[in-house]
Amino acid sequence: MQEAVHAAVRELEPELGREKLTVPLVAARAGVTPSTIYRRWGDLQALLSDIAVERLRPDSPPEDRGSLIADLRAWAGQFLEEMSSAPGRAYLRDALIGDPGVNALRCSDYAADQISVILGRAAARGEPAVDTETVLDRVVAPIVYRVLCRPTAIGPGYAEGLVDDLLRS
Amino acid sequence: MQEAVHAAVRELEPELGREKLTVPLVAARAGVTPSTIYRRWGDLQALLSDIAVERLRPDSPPEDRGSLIADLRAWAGQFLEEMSSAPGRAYLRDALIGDPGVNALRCSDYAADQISVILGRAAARGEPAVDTETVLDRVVAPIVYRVLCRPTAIGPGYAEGLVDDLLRS
DNA sequence: GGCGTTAAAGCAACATCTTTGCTTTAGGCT
DNA sequence: AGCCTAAAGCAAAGATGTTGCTTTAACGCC
Repeated sequence: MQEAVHAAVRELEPELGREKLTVPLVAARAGVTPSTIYRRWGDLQALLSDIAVERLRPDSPPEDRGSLIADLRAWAGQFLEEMSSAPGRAYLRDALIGDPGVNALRCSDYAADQISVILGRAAARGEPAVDTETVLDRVVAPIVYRVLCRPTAIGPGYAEGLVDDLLRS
Repeated sequence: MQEAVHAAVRELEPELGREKLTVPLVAARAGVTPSTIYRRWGDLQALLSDIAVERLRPDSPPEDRGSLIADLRAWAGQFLEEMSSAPGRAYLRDALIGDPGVNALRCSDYAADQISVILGRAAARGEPAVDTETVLDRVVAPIVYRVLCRPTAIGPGYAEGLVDDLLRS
C-alpha cells in the first residue's frame, strides 16, 4: 500500500508538477482513500519528504578510482551535480521539511556512509587519514549550503576545488 | 496592512504553536479577510517564510573585538547559538521553503554582509586577508548544515573551532 | 481448521480551508 | 472635484483535511 502511494506520487509529479499535487489526487491514483494517506503520513509534505529521502539514497557504493583524491573529487562532483539539478534541489528541500531531524539526518547519513567507504579504501591504501566529519564540514556542507542559498555562486569545478583545498591542508 | 498581518503571526505563534497557525486565524487576528492574505502571499508558508527572513535579519553590525579572530569567533558563536535554538531552526527552515532562491538568498546575504564588515575591519588593521566566500564555505555552511541535518553533532566550541581551523591555514 | 484479536483501510459526514468573481474603498493624479 | 488604479472586503462555490464508526485481512492460538 505504501508502495502504491509512492508509485502514484512518482507518476503524478512529472505529469502535473510538484505544486499541483494534492492528497486526494495521489490517493485516487494509488487506488486508496485520502484518509488512508492522512492517517499514515499526516500531510502531503511528510509524504513528499519520505519520497525525497528515498530518491536521495545512493544506489551503489562510490566507484573506486585508485586514490583518495580521485575518489573524493568524483564523488563530490557527482553529488553537486545531483543536488544542483532542479529535481535534486526539490528533493533536498522536501527532505529538510518533514519531521525535523529524522529525514534530514537520514540524507546526511547517506552522504556520510559514502564518504566512509571512500575513506576506508584510502586507509587500506595507507593514504593520509581524513575524518568523515571533516569531509562533511569541508565538502558536503558548502555544497548543500550553496545549492540551497546561493545557487548562482556555484561555478564549474566548485566541488573539486573544495576537495583539493581540504586535502592540501 | 502587511504589518498588521506580520504582527498577528508574531502574536499567535507563541500562543498556539507553529503548526496550529492557519490563514483564517491570522487574518482574524490581523483584522483582515483571509482572501487578502491569500492574494498577497499565496499561502501560509510564503507568509511564514517572509516573517522568518525578517527575524533572521541582524539588527546591528557585529561588535568590534579588536582582532579578526576574536571578531569571527564571537560572530560564529552567536550565529550558531541563534540558529541552533528551537525558534532559530524553525526560522531557518521556514526561510528555505518560500520562493526558492529569494528568501534563502536574503538570509545568506545577511550573513555575508556581517562577515564583510568583519573582514573589512581586519583589512583596515592590516591583518592577513580572507575572502567572504571562504568564510561562508568554512564557517557558515558547516553550521547551517549541522543545524539542519545533524543537530546532535554540534558540541561546545564547534563554531569557534571552525574559525580557528580556517585562520590557521 | 475455525476463531478471536488487532492493525490498517474504507466510508461518509462534517469542519475547515482555499479560490474566485464581483463590489467597495482609499489614494494618487490631472 | 472627479477619474483611475490598486488593494481589500464579501460571499459563495469548490476542494481539502478530519474523524468516528464499520469493514477487511492477517496473525496467532486454541
